[in-house]
Amino acid sequence: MIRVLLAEDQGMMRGALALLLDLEDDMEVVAQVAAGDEIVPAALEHTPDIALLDIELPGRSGLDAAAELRQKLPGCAVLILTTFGRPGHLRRAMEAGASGFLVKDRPVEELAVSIRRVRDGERVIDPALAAAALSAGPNPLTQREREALNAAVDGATVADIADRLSLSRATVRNYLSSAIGKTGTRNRMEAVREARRNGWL
Amino acid sequence: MIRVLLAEDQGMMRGALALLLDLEDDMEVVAQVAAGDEIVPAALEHTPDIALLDIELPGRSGLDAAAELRQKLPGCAVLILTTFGRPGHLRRAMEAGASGFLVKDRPVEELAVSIRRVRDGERVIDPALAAAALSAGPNPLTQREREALNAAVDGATVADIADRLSLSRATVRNYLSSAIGKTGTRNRMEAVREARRNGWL
DNA sequence: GCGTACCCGTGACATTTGTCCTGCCGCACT
DNA sequence: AGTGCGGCAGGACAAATGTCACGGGTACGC
Repeated sequence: MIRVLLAEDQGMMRGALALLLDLEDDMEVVAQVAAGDEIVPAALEHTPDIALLDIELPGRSGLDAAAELRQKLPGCAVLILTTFGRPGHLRRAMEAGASGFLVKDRPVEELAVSIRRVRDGERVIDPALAAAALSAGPNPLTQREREALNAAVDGATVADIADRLSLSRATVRNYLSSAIGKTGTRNRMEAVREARRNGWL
Repeated sequence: MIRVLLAEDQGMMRGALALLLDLEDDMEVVAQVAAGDEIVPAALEHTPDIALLDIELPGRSGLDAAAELRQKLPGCAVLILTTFGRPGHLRRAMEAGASGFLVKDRPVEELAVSIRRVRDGERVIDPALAAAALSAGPNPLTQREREALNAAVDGATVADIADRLSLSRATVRNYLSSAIGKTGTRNRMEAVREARRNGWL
């Protein structure tokens, strides 16, 4: 019996996946959480064999939780299940010790299959995505550039960002300009989009 | 037997929902589509009793398709199933003749229940969302203001937008400025966010 | 007919944004 | 000891953005 922990914020998706996995006669969903910061506590309590984690979660990123989970509960394999196939996300997932990376676009049938393959020690990664991650190269943005871009997503002005990061406005503009240069874009919004697309944020 | 058409772009979600609905002994998924422009043709071919439509779809909006569907196949009720509870979307759904409006945040169990209630002629709407839609008032943006905002989402410059809409740059700036004023925001990005939040785009 | 709302445009203006150059500091690597 | 990189900041400048005041045109309702 494969014991599964399920982390997914959208109630309908979470419920549907849980029902489906419970239908498989060699699987059992032992814990369901909707927020990133509930993952590790729930895993420690229920000691699942496999953690099925979304990335975009309230409270804490699934990638973040995955890293801690691998440390505190090495017996539990991590399978990332996410909406977008961002090269940077795949890279970070592998660095965090994940055993697999699935995108929600694929048919449901693959899910149970992938879980079993992970249980058998295999790694499950979409070949096309793996190629994209290798060709895209590592994240070129520095910590501060990421923070500046992240603070700029919702239309904040330079002054807003400077306040939030406790920096000078000149410094913020330098970071943004640098990020725009590195992403090969024309303004901060394009830079945000490009960085997001690559999973650099 | 309730015959259901399912329109949802995310493969895993679509497959999971289809499996779940097929498990109900009074329901049958007779057609599945992944794009908005496949909805009407598929419905005309399979004549379902209920169309379960996502809003954000490639090719064509689910709301758009819903309006045509109600005209060409009045016997088929429309149930909108969407990620975000935007007041403007609810309003447009009602104007298009939808019988219900569900957000994907709710537990799966509600789905089958809602479908049966719609079949019985009831209307299914989250009360909190209905209140929000009423208090938000109608869409204040004109057609052109919407187009300008939509063209500005990905960081396009005024020149880009002007080219795409075949307008003068000065005109585009006026539309954007007007939209910024109507949304009570400080720049185009905040305006886009606010308009999106309300379902005005 | 008149008012109103939308469409489209121009010109002027202040502000914001993006770029480039300069400088200082600390840290790591050689 | 020197080099490079990242963090941090300031100044100067051109370009983009947002605002405002002003036109003209069409359509619709009263």
